[in-house]
Amino acid sequence: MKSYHHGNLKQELIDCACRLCERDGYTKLSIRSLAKESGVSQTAPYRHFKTKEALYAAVATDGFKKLSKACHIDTNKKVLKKHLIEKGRNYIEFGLNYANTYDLMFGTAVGNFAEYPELLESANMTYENMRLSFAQLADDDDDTIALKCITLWSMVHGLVGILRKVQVVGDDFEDGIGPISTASVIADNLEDHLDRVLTGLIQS
Amino acid sequence: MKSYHHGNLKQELIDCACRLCERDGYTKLSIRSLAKESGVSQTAPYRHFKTKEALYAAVATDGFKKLSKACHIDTNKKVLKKHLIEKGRNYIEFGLNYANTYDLMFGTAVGNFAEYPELLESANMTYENMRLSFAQLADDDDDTIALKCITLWSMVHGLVGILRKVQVVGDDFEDGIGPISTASVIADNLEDHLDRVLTGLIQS
DNA sequence: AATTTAATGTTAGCAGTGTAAACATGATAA
DNA sequence: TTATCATGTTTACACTGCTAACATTAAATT
Repeated sequence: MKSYHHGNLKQELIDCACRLCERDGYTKLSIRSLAKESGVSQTAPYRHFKTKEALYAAVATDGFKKLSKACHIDTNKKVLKKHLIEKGRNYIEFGLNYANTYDLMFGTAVGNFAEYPELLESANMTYENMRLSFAQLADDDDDTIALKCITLWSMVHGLVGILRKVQVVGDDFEDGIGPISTASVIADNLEDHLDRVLTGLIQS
Repeated sequence: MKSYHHGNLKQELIDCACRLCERDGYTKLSIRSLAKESGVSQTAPYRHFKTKEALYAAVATDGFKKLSKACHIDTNKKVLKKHLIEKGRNYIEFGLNYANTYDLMFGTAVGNFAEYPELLESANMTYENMRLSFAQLADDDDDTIALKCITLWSMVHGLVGILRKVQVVGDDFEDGIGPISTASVIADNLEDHLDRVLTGLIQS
């Protein structure tokens, strides 16, 4: 016999949404299907998420927490360039392995992070850890540190985006020349690649 | 008196879609509203676009053509590093000025470019011009050239994405420290920034 | 403990969506 | 002239986000 109140609906909706978003992409997700999946009425989710965007925000928040964890650098210990490279690789792997969630986090599905404090905070965690890491590596002023953060972040973010597109764009290349082979090439050379970009940044 | 046949519906739908996509974002675009805008029945667009994705593909194709033009380097003349930097800046400006269209071009709204030959071709134009430019700059093997293309492309693509997000993420920063000021900082230093990243690539 | 209140659930319904099927019109080719 | 085919319309279906009004039960207050 099931009770009128679910008891743990909000979390179950989030978990379910995260799973379905990652499996099918967030555009395929509907509040109604989510409700059905949880054995609850169509409109029950609205007691926990004011709009669909709020649900997206919850999924994105979960994603940023995972990303933060995957990229976390212990700034209590001595920070080295190789740490940034290693975490950069982790970032890229996250972006490729959780591609659909990543779209939700960095796309426009959630318009204004400030409307969702948890999301904003989880998103800032990644940045803040990066900032502290760079701050420990050299005695830079705030703007310089910020600049280095943006450079590294852009690099890994850009790679995630392009590595995904390149395979699509490259489907038409017949003879192995061009993007298709490039994806594996750059994956193999990722360490060197990040190193090269970072080297100009760090030793200064 | 209006005739039964529109005469130029397809192009008018594309133009209208491009305009509305850029104004409101592609998620706000509906085939029905597009039809109404063109003074034609709800389902008329389906004679020209089999699915909504096909319409998206047309808008994305238009976007890639504009992007290609904005980034075109004349490889008949001597290609210089400064040309790549200049075109890199053009790329970033396009990405920021046509942000919604850019989302359509590089997001997942169009799943498989290969299904839309024109889109695939227009997308490859940008890459191909970049490839030729790098090929002219140094005597590299194909994989190395491809690697350089991916690096540059990732850099500018990543910057477009992060510069847009950083403002959102940074809305919560109170004292001017952090992402908010960074966006303008990096915009001011864009030339230097691209130069630094590219320098390691080109002189080899 | 009784009662009020607030949180959480349901039902019914609106306006909007993508898209398919059947049909109408008119330009083009035979 | 006639047949064909591209292009348009009408109707309809299943689905969506979301709101309003109501039902149930847990929590807070008296």
